Amino acid sequence: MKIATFNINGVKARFETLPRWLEEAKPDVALLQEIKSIDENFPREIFENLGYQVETHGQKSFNGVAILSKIPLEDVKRGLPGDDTDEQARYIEATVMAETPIRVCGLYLPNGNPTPGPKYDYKLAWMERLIARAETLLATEEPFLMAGDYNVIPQDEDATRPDAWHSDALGLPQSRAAFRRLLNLGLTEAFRACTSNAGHYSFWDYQAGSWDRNDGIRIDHFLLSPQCADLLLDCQIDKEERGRSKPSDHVPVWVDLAA
DNA sequence: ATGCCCCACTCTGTGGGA
Repeated sequence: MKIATFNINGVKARFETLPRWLEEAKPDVALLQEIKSIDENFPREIFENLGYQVETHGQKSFNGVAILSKIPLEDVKRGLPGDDTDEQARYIEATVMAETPIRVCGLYLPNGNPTPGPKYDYKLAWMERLIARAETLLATEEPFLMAGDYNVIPQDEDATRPDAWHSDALGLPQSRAAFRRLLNLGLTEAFRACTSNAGHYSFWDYQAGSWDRNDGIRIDHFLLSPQCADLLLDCQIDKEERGRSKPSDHVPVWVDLAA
C-alpha cells in the first residue's frame, strides 16, 4: 500500500497538477496539506472520479488538510486534541481499512516565524499536543503513522544551507528537540530508515531561484509507530515534481507498506 | 535585504507562507 503526503499550496491552484500526479504516482492514500479551501468548495468530484474517497478539514484562505483514499476510510476525526480554542485546520485522522488497518494522521504543523513571538509559542504548544496525541495512539499498540508538513528541518544534512536556518523557527534547537521527543516516543522517521545520506529535500522556495540552485530543505516527514514501521518497505521523495508545470513549493513524499 | 515568488480573497493591495 502506497501512502503519500503532499503540501499542495492551494487546491484551486493545483487543479491540473494534483490529478495528473495522482494518475501517475497512483497512491492508495494521499494526505494533503494547505488546501486553502473551505470544505464546501473543495473539488471533491475530481478526486472521486479518480476512485478516491475524500475527507476534508478546511477553512477559508489558509491551512486546511484532507485525506484522499482508494481504500475505505473509517472513524474520521478532525482537529488535533488538546486546545478547544484552536481554530486553525491543521490535522485530520482516519483509519484506512486495508487488510491490516492503518490509522493515518495528516498534519500541517505551524511554521512558527517570526521567532521569538506568539507564532513560535503556538508552534511549540502544537508540537506538545502532537506528542500527547502520539502517546495516546501508541498506547493502542495498533499500527499508525503521522505524516505531513512538519515545518521542522530535523538535522543539518536536511538543508542545503544549514546555517541559514539555525535561528529560524524551522531549524531552531528547540524545534529540533521537540521533533526528537516525538521520535523518542518510539516512532520511526521513514525516510531516514531508508536513506542516510545528505542532500534530500522536500521544499524549495519559489523565491530567488531556489529550485534552480537546489537550495532546499527537508520538512515533510513520515513518522511510523512500531507496528507500522514493521510494515515499511520503502520511502521516497518525488523530487521531479518540483520541476514540472505549476508546481507546489513542496513535493510529495511517500511510503510503501506491506499492508 | 522582513525582499526575491506564489497563493487567496479581494478595500486589484494585503497577509501569509518558509
